[in-house]
Amino acid sequence: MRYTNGFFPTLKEIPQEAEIASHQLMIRAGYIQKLSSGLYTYLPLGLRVIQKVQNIIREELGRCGAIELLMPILQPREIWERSGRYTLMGELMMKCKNREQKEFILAPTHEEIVTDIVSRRVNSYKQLPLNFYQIQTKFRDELRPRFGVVRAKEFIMKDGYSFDADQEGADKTYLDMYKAYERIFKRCGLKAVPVRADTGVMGGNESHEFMVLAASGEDGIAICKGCGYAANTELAERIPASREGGKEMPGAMSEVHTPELRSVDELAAFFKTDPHKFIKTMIYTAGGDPVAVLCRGDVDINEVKLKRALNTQDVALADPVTIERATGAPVGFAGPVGLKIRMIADLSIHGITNAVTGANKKDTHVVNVNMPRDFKAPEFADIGVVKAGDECVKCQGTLDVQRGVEVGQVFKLGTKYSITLDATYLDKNGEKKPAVMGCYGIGVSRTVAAIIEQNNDENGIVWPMAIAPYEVAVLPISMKDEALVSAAMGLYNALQKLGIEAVIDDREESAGIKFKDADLIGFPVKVILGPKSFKEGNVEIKMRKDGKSTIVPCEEAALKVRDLVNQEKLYV
RNA sequence: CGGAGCGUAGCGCAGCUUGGUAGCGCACACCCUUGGGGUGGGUGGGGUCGGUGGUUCAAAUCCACUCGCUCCGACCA
Repeated sequence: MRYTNGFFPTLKEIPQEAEIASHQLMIRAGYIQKLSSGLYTYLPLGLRVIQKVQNIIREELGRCGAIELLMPILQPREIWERSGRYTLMGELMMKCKNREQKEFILAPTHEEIVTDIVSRRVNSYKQLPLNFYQIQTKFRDELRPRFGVVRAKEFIMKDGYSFDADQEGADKTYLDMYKAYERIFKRCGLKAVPVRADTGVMGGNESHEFMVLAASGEDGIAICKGCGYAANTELAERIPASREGGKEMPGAMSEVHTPELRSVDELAAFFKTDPHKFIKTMIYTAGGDPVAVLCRGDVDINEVKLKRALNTQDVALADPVTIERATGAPVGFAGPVGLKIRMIADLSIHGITNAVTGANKKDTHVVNVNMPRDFKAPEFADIGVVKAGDECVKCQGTLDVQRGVEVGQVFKLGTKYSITLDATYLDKNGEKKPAVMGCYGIGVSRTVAAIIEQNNDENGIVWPMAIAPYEVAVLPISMKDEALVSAAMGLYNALQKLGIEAVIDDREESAGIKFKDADLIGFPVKVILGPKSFKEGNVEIKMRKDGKSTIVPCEEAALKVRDLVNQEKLYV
C-alpha cells in the first residue's frame, strides 16, 4: 500500500473522550472512528487487524473440527420467548418492529437460532457431534459503553456452539475448545489466563473466562501464587485472611452512644480501632424476605456468591423501611445481637473477639460482642469479596487479585437449550435424547483492544507480527533524491513479491513525521532509506519492538526483511 | 438509573466568575525553507459558541428546559 493511496488519519493529540491506552491509540493511530456512544467504524487499518484475528480463529477452530456458518442478526421475538430468555435478557437486548408491527430483536448471542437449526436438521446420533461457529456483529444495549471497543453496543464476536450425544463427548469438546483458545490468544501475542467463571444468564454448569491481565480491565481475577488456582472474583473461593492479633479475653458487652455514625470507617475512627474488629450487618431481601448478611468490617459482600448461597437470583439490599421493620433501627445500626430474622455470615466473622456491631437501636452500637455468647452462630458461607492476601482454598497459598479484560469465555451448557428448543436425536436404541451443548465466545474487537493494551509504548502501538495491519513500513527519508525514491519503490515491490505486507510512505513529509506516524501506527519493521547511508548503498532495518536496527546493503534488504517477518510469525 | 464532569473551527483548548465586534495551538490550502524523530517563516480559508426558550438595549457568558459525550457506581453473552 502506498501511504498516499491509503487512509491513515493519525492524530497528534490525545482525544478527550479516550481514557485508556488502547482506546486512545486506536483513535490516534487511525484504526477506529466513533459514530456514537458504543458505536465504532473500523477504519481500513482497524479492519485489517480484525481480519488478522479472525483468520487465526478460523485456523485454530478448523483444526479442531469446528465448522463456520452465518446466522441472522435480526431475529423474531418468539424464539427468545420459547427459550425463556426474552425477559431474562431484559433491556440488554435491542428490540425493534418491522412495518407490519412484528417484533424483532438484534441478536446479543445465538443459542436459540443454532439450537433451532439442530432441532430441524439433526435426528440421529450418527450426525453428532457438531461444532458450529460464526464471526459476526452482535448487539447489546449496554447501560454504559466504555473504553472504546472494549465495551461497545455493537461489537464483533466469534460465537461457537457444540452439540454432543453425551456428557463425555461434550466434556471432550469443551477441552478441545479450551485448548484452541489458549493457542488463539497466544498467536495473537496475548498473555491470556483462563479463570473459573460464573455462568450468568447463559446458564450451564462450568465455565472459564480467558482474561488478559491489564490494569484497565473491568473484571477482578483472584490468582493463587501457590497452586495457580485462578477465578473471577465473582466466584473465587477464599479463606479470609485472619486479622486477629494476640488472644484477647472476652469483655463485658455494653452499649455505646454513636450518634449519626453509620459507616465502618466513621465508627473505626470513633472507637479508635480497626475495621476488622467490626461485624458489619447489612439487611438484604432474598425472594421477598429480609435476611441479615454479616461480614467483617474490612470485607465486602459479593452479591454473586450471596445469590448462590441463598439459592435465589432475587437478592438486593433492602430499602430503609424494610430495614427499620426488621431491626427496629434506622439504616446503619443493625447487628446480630437479638436479631430475629434469618442471618447468614461470611467466613470472615469466625473468631472475632470483642467485636463492635450495631445495637438495632438508633444511634447505638454494642462493643465486646462475642459469638456464640451474645448471639447464636448464624449460617456460614463464603460470601465475601476476595482480597489480595486471602488464602487459597485449594492449597492454603496466598491469593493475589489482579484486573483483567475478558476476551473469551467457554461454557458447558448441558441440555438447557436442547430441551427447551427441542434439539434432540435418536440414539442407537431409538431412544430420544437431548444433545449436550457447549458454547464458546471470543470478543474479536475487544481482543484487538486487549492486544494494544498489552503492547504499546509512549510512541504508539507495538503490534505482534501476526496481528499487525502491515508488517513493514518502507520510509524514504528524502523525496527529493530520485535515486533513493526509486530504490525505495523497488524495495517495496520486492517485498510485495515476497508476500510481505508493506506500506511505502511516499508522502512529501519530513523524516520526523514519517517516523512518528510509523511508530504510532505500530508497523513491526521499518525499512529506512536515509540519504547518507543510501549513498553508500545501505538501508536501515529497525524493529519497532526493541528499537534494534541493522544496516544492510540495499539489494539484500528485501530478503532480510522477509526473514525477520517470518521469524516473528512462527513462534507458535 | 444514582453521583461527577464536559459540549466554543477537523483535533486539543482559552474566553464564561464581572454580558459589549469569537481567540490560541495543531491540522488544512498556497509560497519559500528544511530533509534521520511531529523543521522554520509567510499568506489564507474555516465557527448557527450542542439545541430550544427566557432575562437584557445587547448573551459563548446569566436563568430554565433539553440533547449529546466522558468518568465513578449500579448492571454485564
